[in-house]
Amino acid sequence: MTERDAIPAGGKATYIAEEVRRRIIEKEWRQGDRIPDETELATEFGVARATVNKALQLLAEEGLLDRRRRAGTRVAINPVRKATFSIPIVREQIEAAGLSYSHRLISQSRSPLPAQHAERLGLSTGDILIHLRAVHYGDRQPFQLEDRWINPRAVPGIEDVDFHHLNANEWLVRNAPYLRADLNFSACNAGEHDAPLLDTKPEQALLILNRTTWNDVGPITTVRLAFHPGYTMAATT
Amino acid sequence: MTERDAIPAGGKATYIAEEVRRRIIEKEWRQGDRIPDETELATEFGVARATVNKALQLLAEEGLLDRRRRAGTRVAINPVRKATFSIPIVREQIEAAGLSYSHRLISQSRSPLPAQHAERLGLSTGDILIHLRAVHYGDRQPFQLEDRWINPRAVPGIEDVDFHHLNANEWLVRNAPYLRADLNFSACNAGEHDAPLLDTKPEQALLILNRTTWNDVGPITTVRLAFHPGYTMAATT
DNA sequence: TAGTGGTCTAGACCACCCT
DNA sequence: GGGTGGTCTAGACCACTAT
Repeated sequence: MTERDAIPAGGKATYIAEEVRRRIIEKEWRQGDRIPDETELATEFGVARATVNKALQLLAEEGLLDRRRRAGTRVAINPVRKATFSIPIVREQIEAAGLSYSHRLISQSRSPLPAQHAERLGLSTGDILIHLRAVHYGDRQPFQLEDRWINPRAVPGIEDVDFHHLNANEWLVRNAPYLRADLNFSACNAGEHDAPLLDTKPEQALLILNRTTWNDVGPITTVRLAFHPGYTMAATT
Repeated sequence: MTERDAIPAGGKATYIAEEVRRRIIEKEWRQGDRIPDETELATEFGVARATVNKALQLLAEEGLLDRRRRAGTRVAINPVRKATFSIPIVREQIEAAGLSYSHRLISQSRSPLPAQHAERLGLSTGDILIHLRAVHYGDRQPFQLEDRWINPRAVPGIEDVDFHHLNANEWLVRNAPYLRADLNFSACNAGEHDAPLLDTKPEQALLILNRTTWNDVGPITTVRLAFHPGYTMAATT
């Protein structure tokens, strides 16, 4: 860490991570190369080994480095980079876009679980769950169509909630922290049933997000979110 | 860390993170509550403060905790949870599914950049880039349609590559590490032009992934991937 | 077996920002 | 001003695995 180096914005570990990243981008260290071990880098940068360790672990999580005990650290040959996106509360997402939020509950009932969901949830077909359908609006335009099943055994108190005025997404986020979640994206045509709810044509392509959460008791909820036509979901790296 | 506790799988920090997560899930600590500070938890668990710090930073990244100097650590009121997915090499993705990979280059040319991409890339309309279109197959079934623009100024050597037998995705992953990437998902109808390439109907809904990468020179590549009908992209949390 | 990363400790100092 | 988290250090021991 020589005098002329810029002051590290996020501390020395961040600075070292940036410097190592730069050496990889600029091909000073090439795909597959072994890089100096932690002790050597600690000496080079004039820091403790733990600091180098933190920096390199960060880059390994990003997928840029492969690290193995005894074998050392190498620049990844096929860097499998990762992207993350946050799962916002619908209302906050809509309001963040400067629109006024509203929602409409289409149905709320206790219903037997269809087979298509039972396996994924690890429950039995016909178990009684709470089934909700709702549309979320931004400035009165349909934004998202929600089709949700909630397992009351995993969420005590849910039976008494009326979702006409409170949105299920928000209630669950605040009251049912989860241990594990599954999430996937797909696309499907709106169809006769959903198209009118999103104010579009039946053949319109829609982005679909399916999400299921579990806590220590069992599955909490599974939800299918269909976004309005043209919606894009952004991720960061 | 009492004797009867299970041996922490990933070390003490992991154990502490799991225990804190459990206390939140089971409502011992509720949304908005202030939790004990690092020093107290270090005493309780019989570890150094740095170990507690590591555990709590992990949970803060997950979105379960809000941490602020002086104000302490609180259970997040609206836990904004994050999901991560990895961006695989198409060939590896197809082979991992047990299918045999092949691809077909539809076109490779040096072309003026259309306006729709210019702004996103920070280049000028009409700049000469390399334009590729290709289809990737698994067991001879169309898997993914790729429409890619590559900026040769950011990737020296690209001009000489013939992508008839080498796939661009793989070449770029190995030769053009990036500093920053943008990524988003959307859905669109296949259309007259793309439908035959994916062996489907023009109105079929397709999952679209758009991705753009940059290095220190400038934009490297922007690509639009259209997946075959029914494809789902899974993320983990 | 020996070299490498993984993790932890005890202590220190600092940055931030609530009160 | 003072309490909290953020980061670093020097050292230690351990886990894994290439050779």
